[in-house]
Amino acid sequence: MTEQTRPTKLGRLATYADRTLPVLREMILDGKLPPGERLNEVHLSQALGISRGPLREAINRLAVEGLVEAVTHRGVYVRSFSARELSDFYELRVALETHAARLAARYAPQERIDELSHMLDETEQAMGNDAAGAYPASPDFHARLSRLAANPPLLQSLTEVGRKIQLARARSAHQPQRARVALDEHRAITAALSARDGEHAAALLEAHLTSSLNNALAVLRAAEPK
Amino acid sequence: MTEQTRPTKLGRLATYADRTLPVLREMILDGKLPPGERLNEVHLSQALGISRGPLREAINRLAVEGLVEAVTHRGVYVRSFSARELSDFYELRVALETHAARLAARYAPQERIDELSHMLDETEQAMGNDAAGAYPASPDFHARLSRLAANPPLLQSLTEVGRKIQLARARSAHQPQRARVALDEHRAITAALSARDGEHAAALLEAHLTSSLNNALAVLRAAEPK
DNA sequence: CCACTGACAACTGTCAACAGTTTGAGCGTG
DNA sequence: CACGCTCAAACTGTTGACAGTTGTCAGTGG
Repeated sequence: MTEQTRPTKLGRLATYADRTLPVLREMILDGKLPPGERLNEVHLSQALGISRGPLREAINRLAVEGLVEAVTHRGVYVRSFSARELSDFYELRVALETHAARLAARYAPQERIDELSHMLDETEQAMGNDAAGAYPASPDFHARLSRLAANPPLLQSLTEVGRKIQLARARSAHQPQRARVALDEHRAITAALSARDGEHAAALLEAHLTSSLNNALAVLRAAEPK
Repeated sequence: MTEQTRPTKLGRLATYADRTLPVLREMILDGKLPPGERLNEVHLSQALGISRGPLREAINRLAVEGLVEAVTHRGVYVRSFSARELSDFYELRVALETHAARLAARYAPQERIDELSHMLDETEQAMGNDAAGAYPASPDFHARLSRLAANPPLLQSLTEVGRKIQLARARSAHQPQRARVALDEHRAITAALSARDGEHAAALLEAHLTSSLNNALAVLRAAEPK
């Protein structure tokens, strides 16, 4: 029984600010608060049923995470990223994730890598029929891969840059025709890990992320020619 | 004329919270607020001459940055890192900084790399006499190197992990006898950049950071045998 | 002597009101 | 008609007070 809207009395563990942060983050990443949108403290606090204090704390944390931008005396806005910034984010992600792959190739227990393979098997089976279907499990693959590095700070940084990328890509839905290609690339990366060839895994991963970036950039430019 | 303590009236640009954040950060990194210390909101706000609201905002941002840990209804404490966490931080820094070096080798203009060399020349000249002196410009070298990647998000991540490392190393002063060795390693890295050999620069940098970590770990274990 | 209970003090989380700034509409003027 | 000025509404930054929780310590009973 997991309630989430306790009218007046505070729940036992988490504080209002703690609980509001993920709500706001999801509103932004879901597009309910699109890039450029202003976050009105009064309206939002009333909508969420809390006062401005805890709301401001949650918003502040979002600002540190880089999802919103606070301008003194003028309000906070959902960040809107340029193509250049999206590229920078991907480059940062390459730095982190390729290193995670190298670490995983060296230190991850074999059974964890096998789990990755099994997950890809299941995904392939699930999508097998409609070959041009989506690939919703792709972020999950990258998250599990990053976890194999067994380095919490590294994983944390990857999570944060991942959110910024998600926001930057906003409405550029992933093209379904890349699903099959992406799956194959994930397989190759996993195979390299299994062979304990970190450099090869890193190279494959970098190529994989680069084509993902190019895909996103193409969609972006198509949406906004200038 | 840069005033910093405006008694009552708010300065034009920055807000109290904005100005308090760097003050608190410096207090922590300077050791005035040592690891494990509790940050009492009432006392701190009185000492800083502001009310609890802005102070809480500044503290919240520090929590997101990972320098303090907030425990609900129990206060926030300056974080105290284990040797394992310090290693993780260094590994993360390796991921970021080696990639920055690779990017710099590919894209940085030659004159920027030359500036690095000149800086090393001046440092050597300044320390030349007392060969066992300190090497205070070392962080500056790493900062400039990271800036050559021309990737603001990457630089930002490096800055944040750098602060955590600084806090984790707390009282483990850098051993001066490593100054000469470190300077030589910096020279080698710069030379590799100049030769546009990104892989070599990355390898040298990783070795450099690894010995820095080992040095810090040795000092830590000497201070706290168990 | 130790474990337990209950009340008190200190502190954090939250709220509502106040103060200063920005923005934009309305109005007058060149 | 365009431009600048004035002023009020809206909103953010800040403050002080209130509410709920945690930790402590004296007092009691085993």
